Amino acid sequence: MEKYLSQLNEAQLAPTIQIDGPMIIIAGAGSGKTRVLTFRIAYLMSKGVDAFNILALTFTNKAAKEMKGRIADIVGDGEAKNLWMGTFHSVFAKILRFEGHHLGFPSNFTIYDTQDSQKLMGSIIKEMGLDKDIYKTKQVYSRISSYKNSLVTVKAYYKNPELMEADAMARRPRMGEIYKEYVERCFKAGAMDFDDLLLRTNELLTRFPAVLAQYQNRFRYILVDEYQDTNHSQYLIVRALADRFQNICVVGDDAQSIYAFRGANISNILNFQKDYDGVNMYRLEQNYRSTKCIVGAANSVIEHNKTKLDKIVWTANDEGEKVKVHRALTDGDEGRYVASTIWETKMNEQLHNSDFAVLYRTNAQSRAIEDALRKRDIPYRIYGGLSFYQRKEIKDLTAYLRLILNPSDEEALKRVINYPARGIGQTTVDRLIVAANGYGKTIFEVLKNLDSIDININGGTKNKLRDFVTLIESYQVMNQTANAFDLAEHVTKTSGLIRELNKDATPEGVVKMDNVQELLNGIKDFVEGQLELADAGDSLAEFLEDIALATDLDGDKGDPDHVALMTIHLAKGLEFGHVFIVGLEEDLFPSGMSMNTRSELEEERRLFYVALTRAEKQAYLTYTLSRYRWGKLIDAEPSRFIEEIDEEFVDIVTPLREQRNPMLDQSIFGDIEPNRIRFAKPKTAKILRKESKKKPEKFQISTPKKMKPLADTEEVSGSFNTKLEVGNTVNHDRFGRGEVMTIEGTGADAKAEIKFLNGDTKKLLLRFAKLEILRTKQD
DNA sequence: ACCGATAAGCTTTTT
DNA sequence: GCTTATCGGT
Repeated sequence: MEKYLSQLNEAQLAPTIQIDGPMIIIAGAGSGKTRVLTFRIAYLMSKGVDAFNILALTFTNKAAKEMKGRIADIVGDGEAKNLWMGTFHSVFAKILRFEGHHLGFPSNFTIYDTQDSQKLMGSIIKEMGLDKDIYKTKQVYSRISSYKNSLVTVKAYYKNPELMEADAMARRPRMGEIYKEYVERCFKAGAMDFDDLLLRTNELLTRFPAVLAQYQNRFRYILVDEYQDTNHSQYLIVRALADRFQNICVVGDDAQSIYAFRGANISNILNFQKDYDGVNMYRLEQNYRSTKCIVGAANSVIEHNKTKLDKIVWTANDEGEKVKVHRALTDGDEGRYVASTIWETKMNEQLHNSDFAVLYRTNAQSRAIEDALRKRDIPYRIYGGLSFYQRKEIKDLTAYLRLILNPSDEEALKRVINYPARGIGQTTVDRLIVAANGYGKTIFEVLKNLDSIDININGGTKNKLRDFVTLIESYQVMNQTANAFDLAEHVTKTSGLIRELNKDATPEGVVKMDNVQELLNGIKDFVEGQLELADAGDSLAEFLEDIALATDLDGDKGDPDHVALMTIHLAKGLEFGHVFIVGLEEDLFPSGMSMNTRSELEEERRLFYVALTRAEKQAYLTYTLSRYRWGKLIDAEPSRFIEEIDEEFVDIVTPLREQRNPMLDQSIFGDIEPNRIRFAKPKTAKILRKESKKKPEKFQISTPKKMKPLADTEEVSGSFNTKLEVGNTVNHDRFGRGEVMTIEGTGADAKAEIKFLNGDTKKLLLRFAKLEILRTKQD
């Protein structure tokens, strides 16, 4: 242990070796907080603290896994195994499996993901006969989610006139009823949504003092990472558990709080010292990650925030290169700049793809970057977005598995009762729901008792429903003896899922099939991994829980040498040699939806701070003059954040005059000097309405030659498809191969009629369609 | 009940 | 631009 402690600096050592009592570590970006946390846990164990008595809460499962691995390296596998480490959601889901019966939940409760929750709310709104344009599912969902995160139960809601009035003002006076019905339906379905995992844990710990005492006694040492991102519900859980022994260590950085939008409360960290007696506060201010320029740039940005703790992050590292700012014409151009810069830097400095990351504000921005990297043959991976487990084909299969385990699971049942199609339509399902609600039973119970229940369903349909019940029950029998993999494979084959997917021979259909296969492989790996564990429980249940709480960051498959593409939120806690932060434009970053209040804007600024501090050696910022959004070309103005960086740390590179598009120069820069940039004052970008149709034409078709020196890739978008001729064989990402039948129109309006191999004939706008010419007539 | 065509929504971030 | 929901026809 001594050997490890000697690797720490003074500031890091002090919190590492404080064993008892409450403490807070304010850790600047890149200051080695993960190292302090891991060493501290190892140190506790070396001083005789039982691993069973330690609880460490992290932000992602990946972080937990990594930390556990590093601790195992120090104290040995056997010891580290007993540590309880994971995200709030996964740790308390496990506890609720044991203790949920106190609250009336079965141990095999389902975890509803956002999709499930929203579908359920949607159907409740419909059942209540409310106007779906006023009661928008997403808004209702986020409203209810925020109630839950602030511990406002249905009861508490009805006692809170302010909340009720706010909803009434928003023309949604029946929110309370929806909330009540939603909670009841989840309860009946034996399901908890993400927020319930925390809310119900709170309920458990408050209503059952014996249970609370048991876990207080067990978790004598509690560590919480990323404390600035905890919400009220999480805060209360931690406080309840730590109350007895007060051995609580929280780590965080107020400057990196970026989850207020989902209820994270920055005052949790700001007020920690008031919550416990005799708090020791430690500060880690030396940054080991980044160059002086990057640290300086980041510091100068965060200076603009009012709400923050005093902290001076500094570094002894080299000066490094200044932060480079690049202006691009469009999002496509921005992508090409990123790709060519990566290409050149990689060559000049002998770097790997994995030394680079591209960070953006919204997932939608990934496409342009992707296209450019693909053209350059640079391997990349997109993190986040629609995760594997949220894809339709995967959810279909897991819905069967969920239903086997928990037949009350309403969302799972609705998903598979007629998929693959077995002649049970919407009308039938609606009647089943009405009957279930009327009798106070679950839908599955209604299905099992069709004869003794008064329901308007004809005999033929009743038979189909009985067949469905028999099918599910046969799976349930199998589940008692077979392992999760054998069962899942059996389900795929016998439910008709395979047959359904086989029908679809399009490229996307094949991908779906591959995905299902990948899921089966995943289950197999999981089952085999569990064989090694002595205390392995119900493998199917555990697998389903894992995937419900999995994040896309977990499990990094494929070629590890790739450029990473992700949102800034996802990048928190990670580091890369060279980081591109793209789309630094007003209305995008800061987001147009978050610049109305000071606190929202400050959160955006912290987000920018997080992005900058991911870089070790070099940060690049890019913005465009116009960008496609919602299929329209929209004028953009540089983000205010660019000018907030102290000028001694930035290098604003602007393209030469000849390479710029004169039309755009006029509209945005007027007659200002070419090397001076006019920065945006807080105001939103204007949407080009009438011009939007014309601009892309002039912009992409008629000026590619002038732009050539700037766009140093082979293809300038737009010029590509003008080579298209009747008779060409082409490939389309979505429709597959096809033959060009006719071409009509010119320039931006050029269309081609293409007969695809799957029999479809489609007319596509060449301006947008991504067609790859496979063969020309002459060949 | 199923299929295709049309329309609406979308793009703020996630456990 | 894309993806999903809805509508209308069979």
